[in-house]
Amino acid sequence: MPELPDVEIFRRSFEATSLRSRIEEVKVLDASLIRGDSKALRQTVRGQTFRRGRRHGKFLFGELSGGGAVRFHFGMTGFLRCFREAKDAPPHARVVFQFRNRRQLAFDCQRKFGHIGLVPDIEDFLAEKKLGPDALAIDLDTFRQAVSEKERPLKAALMDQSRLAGVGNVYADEILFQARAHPEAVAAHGSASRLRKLYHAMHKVLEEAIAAQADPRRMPAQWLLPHRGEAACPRCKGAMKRKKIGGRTTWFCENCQKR
DNA sequence: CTAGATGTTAAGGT
DNA sequence: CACCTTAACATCTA
Repeated sequence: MPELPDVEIFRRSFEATSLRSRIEEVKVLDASLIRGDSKALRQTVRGQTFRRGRRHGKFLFGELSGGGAVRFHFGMTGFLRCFREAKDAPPHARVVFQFRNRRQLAFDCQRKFGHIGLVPDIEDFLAEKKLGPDALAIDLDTFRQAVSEKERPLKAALMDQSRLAGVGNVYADEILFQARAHPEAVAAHGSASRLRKLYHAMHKVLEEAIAAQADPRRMPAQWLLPHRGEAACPRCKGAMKRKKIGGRTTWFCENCQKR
């Protein structure tokens, strides 16, 4: 489920396994995942090292020793896996970085909605993509502006990557649940204090999710995430409601989440 | 067999 | 033109 917390976990494991060893080869097993020229990516990256990992919203960047970076987006099913023996390669590896120290880093993507590309400059890339501030870096005032500028359901506002980068469908539901806010409430009509509550819920959810390794089984039982798809509200035990909002399946509790 | 699944984006409609 | 909604993308599972 690659939303901000998942990608942050990928970043940390990338930094723990894939820095400072010369990249000997980039195996492109499925070129359709490469944005831009696949050959240019291989040739540019070969012989360099990754200097560090950086995340913005749902994007991960592997900064290259010679400048620029490799960008990763995980779509709905993408993840990274470090391995040594071929038998340990993940089942849908699409691109594999092979390092001098014999480690290999696979980009696995079952549904192929993810992609990888070369970016000469990260800031330019973010501007070009029109990505908003990262959800963990945004300040309260900017958040208020971002979320309440337009007349639209809170759920849609939280997921708008051009105003707030990193929150996706599942975490938007969790944030709204914990802020006890209705997903169809319109932020532009709400009070400043409700927006502050939403902002703090967002921070708490994202940070605690990262602390739980983005693994729902490690998250508190009173959260929505470990119970997504279940009939009963983890808080009041009432009936959970399922509805398409902003084109995405939304789970919420009408008793706990008021407009 | 059909519907739906964490994301993004192009296309169509208002 | 701005805005919103839907379909499409590729693949697997319930």
